[in-house]
Amino acid sequence: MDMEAQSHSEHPQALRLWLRLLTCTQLVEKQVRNNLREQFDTTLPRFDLMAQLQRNPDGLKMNELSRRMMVTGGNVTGITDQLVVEGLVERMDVDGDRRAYCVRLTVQGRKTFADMAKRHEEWIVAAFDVLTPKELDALYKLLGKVKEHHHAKILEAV
Amino acid sequence: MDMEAQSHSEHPQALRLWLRLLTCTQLVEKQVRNNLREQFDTTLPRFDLMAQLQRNPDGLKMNELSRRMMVTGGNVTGITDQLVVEGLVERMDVDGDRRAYCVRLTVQGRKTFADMAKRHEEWIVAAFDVLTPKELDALYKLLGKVKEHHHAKILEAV
DNA sequence: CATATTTACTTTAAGCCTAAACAATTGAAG
DNA sequence: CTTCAATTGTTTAGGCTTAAAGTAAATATG
Repeated sequence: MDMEAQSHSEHPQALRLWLRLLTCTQLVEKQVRNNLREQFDTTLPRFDLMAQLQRNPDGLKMNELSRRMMVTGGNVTGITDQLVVEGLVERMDVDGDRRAYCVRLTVQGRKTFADMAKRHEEWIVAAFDVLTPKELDALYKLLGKVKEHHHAKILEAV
Repeated sequence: MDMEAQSHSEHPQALRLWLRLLTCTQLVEKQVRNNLREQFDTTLPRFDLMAQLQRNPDGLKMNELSRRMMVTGGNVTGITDQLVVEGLVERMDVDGDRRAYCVRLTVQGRKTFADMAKRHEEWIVAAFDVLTPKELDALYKLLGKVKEHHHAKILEAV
C-alpha cells in the first residue's frame, strides 16, 4: 500500500506515471537515507554536497554548489556549516573577490567520502539490478526526454 | 547544470540512471510545489493528504494516512493539525476505539480540493506531454519493475 | 569619482520530516 | 481480574528546505 496504489482508473496515464515515478524515487531515496544514517551517521544532503566537491577537487563557490545541487543558497550555507564543524570541508578565501568562498574537501573529507561513495554505489546498483542493461538504457533515455522537455519549457517561458 | 550533469563516465549505468531519475522527479516536484503555493497558497504535503481523503470519502485513520503517504505518524499529526485550522478536514471519533481518529474532508475541503486537483492534473499532463502514449506506457512498466523489485527485497529481508 | 545596481552569501521565520520517547487505550494470557 | 504486550496517536529535538530580507563587496554608469 503506497501513494499510487489507489489512483483512479479514469486518471490519465500521465498522472499514474507521475505517482509511480514519485514512489520509485522515494523508495530508493529512503533506503539511501537510512543506510547513510545507520552506516555512516550522516545525511543525504551532506553526502550530495561532498559528492559535488569530490568531482571538483579545486573546490566550488557557494553559488556553484547551490546551482549544481538545485537548492537555495541559504540551504548550502547550513549544510556547509555542519560539514565544517565535522572537519570534512573547509571554506577558502577567493583571490580577488572578498564576498565569495571556495569550499573544498579536507583530507579527512576525501577519505570519508571515498568510503561512503563505494557503499552508495552498491546500494544504487542493487536498487536497479532487476533491469537488464537494455532496460536500464531505455529508462535512461525516456527520462532524458522528460528532462529536456522541462528544460525547453523553462527557456520558452523567458 | 544540475546534479547529474557531471557524473563521471566510469560510473555504472545504474548510478547515472539514479541521478537522472532524481533530477526528473525534483524538476516536476518543484514545479508542482511552486504552482500550489502561487495559485492556491498551499503545500504539496497538504495536497497529498487531501488527495488520500478524496479517494476515501468515509475518512481514514491517522495510521492509514501515514501508511498511504509513506511518512511517519508524527508528520501526519502536524499536517492534519494545519488542515483542521484551515477548516479543510475534521477529526471524527471512532466507535469502539477511543485511541483513534477518523479524518475526513469537510464540505469546504472537498470543494477546495476539486479546484486544485483539476489544475494539478493539467500540470502533470504538461510535464509528460513530450512522451507518446507508447513511451508513457513503457516508462510506466519499467518503473513498475523497479518498484516490485524493491518490494520483493523488503519481504526477503524479513 | 560617486551613485546605483548586481552579485555572493547569510540570516530569519515558517513548514516539512524523522526517530525516539511518551501517553492512553486495547487486547491477550494467565 | 490482572498483568503484560501491542496499537494509536502525540510530542520533542534536530535537521532539511524555502522565500524573503539583510549585509557586504564588486561592478556598471554617468
